Amino acid sequence: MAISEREHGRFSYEGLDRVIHEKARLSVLTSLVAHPKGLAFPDLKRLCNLTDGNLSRHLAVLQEADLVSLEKGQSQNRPQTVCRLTTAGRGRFLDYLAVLEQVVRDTAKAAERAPDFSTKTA
Amino acid sequence: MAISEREHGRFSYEGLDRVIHEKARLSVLTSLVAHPKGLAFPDLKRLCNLTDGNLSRHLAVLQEADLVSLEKGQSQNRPQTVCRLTTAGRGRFLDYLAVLEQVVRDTAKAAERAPDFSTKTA
DNA sequence: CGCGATACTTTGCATCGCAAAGCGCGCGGC
DNA sequence: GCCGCGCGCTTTGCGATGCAAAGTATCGCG
Repeated sequence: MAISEREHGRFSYEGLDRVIHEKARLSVLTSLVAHPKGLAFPDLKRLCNLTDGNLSRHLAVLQEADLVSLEKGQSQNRPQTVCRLTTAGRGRFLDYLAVLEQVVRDTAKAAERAPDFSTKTA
Repeated sequence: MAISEREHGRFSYEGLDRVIHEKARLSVLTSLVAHPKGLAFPDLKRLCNLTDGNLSRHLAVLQEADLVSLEKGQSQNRPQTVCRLTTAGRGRFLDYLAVLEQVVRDTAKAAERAPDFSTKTA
C-alpha cells in the first residue's frame, strides 16, 4: 500500500508544542486550567507529584515561554509563590489540547476498525 | 483554597509512558495503529514528517521497548524495513491513550467552568 | 565505470529532565 | 538572644535524549 502525496505529514502533529508536551508541564498546566484563581507552589507540587527542584525548573520554563505568571509574595510571613495561567498560556494550551484530541480521534478511528488485531492480523 | 489530601497527585498522570509520550514516537505509533498491516520506512517517514536519522533512532527505541517489530526484507532489490505494532505495543499504546483522554477530559471540564477566564478573572 | 538516488545507520552536539545539594528565613526551644 | 529545625524555593550536576548532519551500502542508469 503506497502512501498518497496527500497523506504527507498526516500524523506529524506539528501542533504538539515542545514546551507544553512534557509530562510534568502538562500536569502543571492542567492543574492550573482547573484552578483559574491560581495555585501556590506547594499545592502544585502535591497535585503534580513533583519534587521542589523539578517544579521550580518547569515553572521557570513555563514563565519564560509566557504561559504562566509567577507572583512572589508573602503569606503568614513565609514566601509564597502563586502561579497562574496567562491569557496567552490558556490559549496556547487549548490549541495544544485540540491536537491531543486529534490524536485520540485518529487512534479511536483505527482501533474501531480493528478492535482486536491480534486475532485477525491482516 | 487548600488542596485536600485526596487531591494528592490528582494531575500527575503517571501513566504517560516516557517512551510513548514523545512527539515523534507518538506520531509513529498513531500511524501504525492506523495501518495494522504495517508501514515501510519511507512511508512512515513521510507520514510523520521525520528525517531518516530521526525515524531510525525512534524506531530503534520503540523496538527496544518491544512496542514495534521491524521486519527487514527486500522489495524490488532494495532493502525494505516494514514496521508493525506488536500486540503488547498496541495494548500499551491504548493504555497511554486512555490517560491522554483523561487529560483532555480534565481540561474540558475546567474550560467549561470558565469559558473565558480573561474577562472574569477570578 | 561513475553519478545520483534510495534506504537506512551512526555520530556529535546541544538540550533537557531530574534529583541532590544549597540558600534564606522565620519560629520555637533553651 | 542564639541555635537549630523546617519550610519554601533555587541552583547545580549529570545522565539521558532528541535531532540533524554526515556516513555506508546498494541499485539503476547513462
